[in-house]
Amino acid sequence: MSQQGNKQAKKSGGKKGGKQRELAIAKRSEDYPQWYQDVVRFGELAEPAKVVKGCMVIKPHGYAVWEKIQRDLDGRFKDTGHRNAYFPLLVPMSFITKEAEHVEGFAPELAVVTQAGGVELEEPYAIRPTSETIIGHFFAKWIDSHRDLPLLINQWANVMRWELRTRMFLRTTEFLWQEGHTAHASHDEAEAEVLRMLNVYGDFAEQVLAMPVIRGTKTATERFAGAVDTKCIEAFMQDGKALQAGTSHDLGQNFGRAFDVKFQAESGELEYVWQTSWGVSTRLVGGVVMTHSDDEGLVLPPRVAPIHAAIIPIFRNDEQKAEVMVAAERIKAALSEIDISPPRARYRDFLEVALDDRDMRPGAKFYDWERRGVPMRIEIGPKDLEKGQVCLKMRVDTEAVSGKQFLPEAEFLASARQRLLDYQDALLALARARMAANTVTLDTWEEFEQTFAGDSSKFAWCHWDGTAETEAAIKDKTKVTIRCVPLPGYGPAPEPGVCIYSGKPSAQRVLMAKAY
RNA sequence: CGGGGCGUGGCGCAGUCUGGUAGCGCGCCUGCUUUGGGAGCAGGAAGCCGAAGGUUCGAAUCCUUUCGCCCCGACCA
Repeated sequence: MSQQGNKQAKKSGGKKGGKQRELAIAKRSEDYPQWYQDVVRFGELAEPAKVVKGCMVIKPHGYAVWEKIQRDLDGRFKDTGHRNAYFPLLVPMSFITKEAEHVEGFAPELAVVTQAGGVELEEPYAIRPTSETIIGHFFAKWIDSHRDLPLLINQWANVMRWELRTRMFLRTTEFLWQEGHTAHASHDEAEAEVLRMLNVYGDFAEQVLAMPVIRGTKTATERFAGAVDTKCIEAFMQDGKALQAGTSHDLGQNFGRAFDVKFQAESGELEYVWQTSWGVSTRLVGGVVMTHSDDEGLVLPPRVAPIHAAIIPIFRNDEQKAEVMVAAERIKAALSEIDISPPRARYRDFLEVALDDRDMRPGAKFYDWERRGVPMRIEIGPKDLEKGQVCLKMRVDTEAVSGKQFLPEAEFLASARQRLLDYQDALLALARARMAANTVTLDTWEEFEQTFAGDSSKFAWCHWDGTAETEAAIKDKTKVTIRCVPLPGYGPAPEPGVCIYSGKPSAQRVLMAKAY
């Protein structure tokens, strides 16, 4: 939609009689890209840096979400035996060029440092777009024997890719991520690692982000530059598009050969190691936004919400205020004791509670906390004090729980933990339902063109003849790409058929959708 | 990087065509009154009009260049 269109959507889009136009978030149904930006902005997650092209500032509320993602994932990596390390931001250009496909893939988006300290560098440095090469260099030094394997390393870092088009969280020039790099003695072991970490990502996405994902294998065209195989998790966004939310690569011996990473096997033979790499990025924050949020703004699952509950005191005079604040403080203290740590987590997660004593009208505060995605709102006023109750409102209505609920204080406190956990589950269920409702099985090209007409997109299971030509032709005509060939259990069971485009034989259906 | 749109107090915009030295709403600060879904009144602060050149007595406005953001496309987490 044009800028003009955006403005008009905003002008007519004010809710509640349109009297608060400036504060309104564009509607998903009217202008999805504008809606996404509004949610990110009003949710105080991030803003464009502007002074640095294509970069964003992740604001405290957004960074807190990333910290929660990091904390949980980091624990999962430790559970799988990986150890954190840190490699240089700058990578000698000669490293990047060592692996043929890798250079080809990344050359167009490299930022390069050519001078420092006022003098031209003898060899320019690339700002890492990813670290396979420099880590390959060090693996070669660290690995001598099969006894050094497997080597399981993870790095939390920033990377830079000179993107032509950026969108906050989904694609920025600089982004934060985690990159795992492992070396193994056999291809079987490396393949198992690729799958193991893919499942770590998939479980994390569903359990923590409440974001359902399809696990699958990338086609050759979509594969990571330098990998022999790429597995991925693909998430469903509310506009029907797919978001590649995480990837896990089988690097074969490509980087082993390029960087001479050899080990002496039990047999005594010198062999190249088998490597993997896998990563997820701050893009996940964008995925969470587009999975759960609504026209009122951001929606955050409790497991990644920086604040779980906002308490809004309500009163008419100072005497009432004093009494209400006592109760509010008491409830805040009690809630703050509640431990919502996931089972077997390596961290403790206690309820974060905000007591909102700002001098604003309650209604304004309601909107404010809704825009920030806070799962639970508690109102406490004189009427509640009289009855010994609290008023509870969950950010998103579900089948089980909707609207305001009035609960005896003790009962609320006793059930608050479970309510949050149920809410987490409910968000996942809602997201699953949305994905299911927008997932179709298509058999004819006519249906296909209809499904993907204009800007529209769904998750479509279609037969594909397995050729890159067909893949390219489909993309060319409809902008639809093959997101993945599903792993067992994540798509229709393989059954032979005919390609939706070419009519040639196909072994199984693949996931097709437009993508971010 | 191509096509289109847009840069004016924090946000949303008017003013630009037809040059005369900047305005509105919201927000912000102070005070009083308010407070169960976006409060009211009064007073106040805040903008070298994205930037740099140029034309002119005079530029937000005209011309050139440049930077950035948004949308669409090609490339990609």
